Amino acid sequence: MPRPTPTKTPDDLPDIAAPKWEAARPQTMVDLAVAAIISGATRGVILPGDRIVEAELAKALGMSRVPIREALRILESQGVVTSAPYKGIRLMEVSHERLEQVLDVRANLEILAARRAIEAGRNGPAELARLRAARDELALVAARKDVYAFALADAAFHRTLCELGGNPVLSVLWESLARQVTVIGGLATLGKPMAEIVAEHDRLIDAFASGDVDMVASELHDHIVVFAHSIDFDAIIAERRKLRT
Amino acid sequence: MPRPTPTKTPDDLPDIAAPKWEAARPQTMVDLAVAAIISGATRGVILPGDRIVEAELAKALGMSRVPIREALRILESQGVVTSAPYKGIRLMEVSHERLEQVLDVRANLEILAARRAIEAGRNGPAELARLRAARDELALVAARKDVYAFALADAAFHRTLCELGGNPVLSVLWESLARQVTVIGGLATLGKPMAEIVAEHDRLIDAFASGDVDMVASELHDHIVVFAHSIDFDAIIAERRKLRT
DNA sequence: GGATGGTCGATTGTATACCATCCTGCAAGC
DNA sequence: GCTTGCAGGATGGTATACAATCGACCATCC
Repeated sequence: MPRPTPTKTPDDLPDIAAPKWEAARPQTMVDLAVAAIISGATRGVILPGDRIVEAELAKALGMSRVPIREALRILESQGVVTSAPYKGIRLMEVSHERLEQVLDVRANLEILAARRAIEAGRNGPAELARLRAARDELALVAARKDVYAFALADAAFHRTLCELGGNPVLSVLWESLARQVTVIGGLATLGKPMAEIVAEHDRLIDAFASGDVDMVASELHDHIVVFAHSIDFDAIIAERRKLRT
Repeated sequence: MPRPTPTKTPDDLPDIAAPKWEAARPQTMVDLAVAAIISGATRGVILPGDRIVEAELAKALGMSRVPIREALRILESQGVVTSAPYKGIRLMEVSHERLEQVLDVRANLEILAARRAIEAGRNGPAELARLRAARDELALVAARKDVYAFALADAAFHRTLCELGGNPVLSVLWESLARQVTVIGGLATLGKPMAEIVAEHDRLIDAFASGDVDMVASELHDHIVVFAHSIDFDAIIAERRKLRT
């Protein structure tokens, strides 16, 4: 066993508000497979509960079974797919209950992140600028009525909020939940106009800027819980099934 | 692509207080590898920052590289090991900061679980009995001064609390954090007598029984944050390094 | 001397072939 | 109708091979 390497990070707490270099991580087949599966799930190529066959996927993606298996393990430990030995792997089942569970935890993680950010004074101009930029992106795609991009932009906004919390552990967990929401919601036909959602983000930013944790919590809760109730699963599944042919 | 299977679970919300059958999941090599790595990490066979070489592990555990890699992917996505393509995989680095981040999130997850349990009225006699059983186990191993078993029993107690929340998504995330705590804390020489920690759990149970969410939150926070500060990393690492020879 | 560039072993990422085990669906038999 | 048994298919796993890459070492050159 080799000696441990210190791996000291000299730049441990730089200004979170302005990320800069970010070492380019080479794309491996595994990353590609993960992305492909997520993409397929959100676009309806595979529907919730569908079985995912390693060999098929390997052929479809032009790679061997090994990276596929690794990708599926990753997704399994993130709750995107479920598996039992010898019985195969299936895309996660979705249900209103499940969605509410995911969103309940997610909302609370975001509230915690916001609280820590405010406590640490990370709700100043620099941080607000990042949030506003995300909000503007949201408004932009809303104007274009691009539902898919809207979902991405929404995720980006909330991701930013989590990062401001300054707790990478929290961010990692959030990412896993966000992935599940993506799969569940996919290209969900939202229950209310996008403009209204943009407005909700505005209120959220205001609350965050004011440093009122309770108000942030309230806004977040409304924002997210309402989202949960605005989804009609049967319609979504039916639509995707048609899309797939 | 095959048709989706409903996979309806007829026993969807039985009494959480009394789990019974629990389909025996066959042990695969991957499960074994995961357990082995965790075990090795907590017992000091591998130290934080140590490189983990696939081939070595494969030989040591008597299996091929494939299941090893899958196990490592799982652990990576749970934050127990870190990896970069072609640069190998290392056991997570530990630091006080990291521990605090993990515990901050973990405490908040537990608080959320307790809140939901109380809201749902799942803090009655049946549920309290489960918690008290876990507490008694804790006292038992404390009397035997078995530090390792104590850590396990402590985890079991908090796991039970999470389960009472009735949100499996939350439980899964908690499990990932608990795993990290296990690796970080390992056989941590605790900063205070075990008897006192048992007493803290008693207070926690009382607060939970009373249904006072704020008090539960307060108890949990103290319990966990104090734990974080009672750890002397340098001592732990030094001790493990000696253990390894 | 220190920076630059190249070589080489070690390790990872991936492919391929193959096998044992287990699940699933279907048909025969009661 | 219900159970039993069987065949095909998928999964978990092994063994082996090879290309890509990293890291360390070494030679070179300014």
